[in-house]
Amino acid sequence: MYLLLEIMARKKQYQEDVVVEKAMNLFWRNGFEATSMQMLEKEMGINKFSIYSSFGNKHGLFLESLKSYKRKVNFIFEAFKNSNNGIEDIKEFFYNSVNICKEAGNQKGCLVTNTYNEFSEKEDEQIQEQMNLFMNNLKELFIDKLKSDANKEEATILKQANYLVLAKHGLAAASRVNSEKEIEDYIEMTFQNL
Amino acid sequence: MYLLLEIMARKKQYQEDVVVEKAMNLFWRNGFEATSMQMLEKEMGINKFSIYSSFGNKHGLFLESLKSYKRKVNFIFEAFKNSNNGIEDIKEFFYNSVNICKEAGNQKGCLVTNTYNEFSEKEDEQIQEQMNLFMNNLKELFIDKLKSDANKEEATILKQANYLVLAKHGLAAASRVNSEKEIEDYIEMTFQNL
DNA sequence: TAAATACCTAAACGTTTGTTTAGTTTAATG
DNA sequence: CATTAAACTAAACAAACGTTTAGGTATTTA
Repeated sequence: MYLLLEIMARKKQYQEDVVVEKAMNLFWRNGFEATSMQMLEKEMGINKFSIYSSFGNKHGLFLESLKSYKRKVNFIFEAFKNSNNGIEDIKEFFYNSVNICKEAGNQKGCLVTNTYNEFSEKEDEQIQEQMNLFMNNLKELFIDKLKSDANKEEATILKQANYLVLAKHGLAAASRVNSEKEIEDYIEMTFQNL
Repeated sequence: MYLLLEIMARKKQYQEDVVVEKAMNLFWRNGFEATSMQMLEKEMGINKFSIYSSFGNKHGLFLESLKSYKRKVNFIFEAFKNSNNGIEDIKEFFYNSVNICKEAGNQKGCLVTNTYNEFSEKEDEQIQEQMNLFMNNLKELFIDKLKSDANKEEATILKQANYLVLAKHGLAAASRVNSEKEIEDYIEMTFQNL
């Protein structure tokens, strides 16, 4: 009776983090609603039963996909934190973000921004929490960088940080429909205002 | 036999442009996919049969809703065209746009931008055509205004017009999740260097 | 008032949705 | 090698989707 937990009968034939990343790519391209379990089965290469036993339901799988996305883009944030060129780092961050948005020729935008838009009218606490976490974190990072200019007042810093978050938001949306040249012009002009 | 077309048996108990506006508001709030025929029936106050006989199908109703949206926001464009304060007019246009986006306390964004996002991955010629029409028209209007400054070079004008279209795009997305104060700061900063 | 026909109600259509369940296969343990 | 339990396959589930159809109602014209 008590030993049951220790008995391994058969190992999973897939790694959860591997199939989650595949699911994430599908959600990224199509959004939550427009991605069906049938599509997920095919893309992930495992059966519906396996999906449900590993992630509970579609919603749980989506939450795990968001985490997978964060892991995927984490290297940008690391590079961002480890550099010390002030505002220039933020611009670099913007360019890196756009490159991810246009990954592999697809115009998928940013999964977080897409999710923000798709869920903004719904009331989903778990998703909202993930979103707020992401956005607040981003804002804090911008504030830190802006503080490297000692001449700036606190109020100016907050205003500029907010400006940058919105610009990033808009950029992610624009990256789905605009050309590379248009995006580049947009970024350059955005930073002329700082 | 030949007179059948002239005989009016019973008049419609609804006006098409009236129920379309109601449908438009629902699409505006929820997007195309997330709005079901059941919801539309309830909101429009007419039966499914009536919807199908008037608009063909859900897609046809959505296209009519887009046109209804254009009629609704048209007064902003008229005010924009009839004023002669150059760049200041564009800023005014941005503020007016945001006010519509936040209509009645709801944070619905801009129907065109929302649609742009929802349909960007699909291949829907009719929708794409409507979108491009709207966006190109907007860009042309911006270009006209920017030309009122005779000192500006042609290349600068094009670059700035493009910048403004993307900013408008981002603003519409941001208006769904950001506060009025944040939006205002964002607009002011956007126009700082034009 | 009677005939004609467009409109409306309401039920049903076939798919597809997310989710569950029963039955089979696989592999680790005693 | 037999036992055991987890992981697999595949079929079925109810509910909701967009769409269609049949039958009753209402109103205009002659």
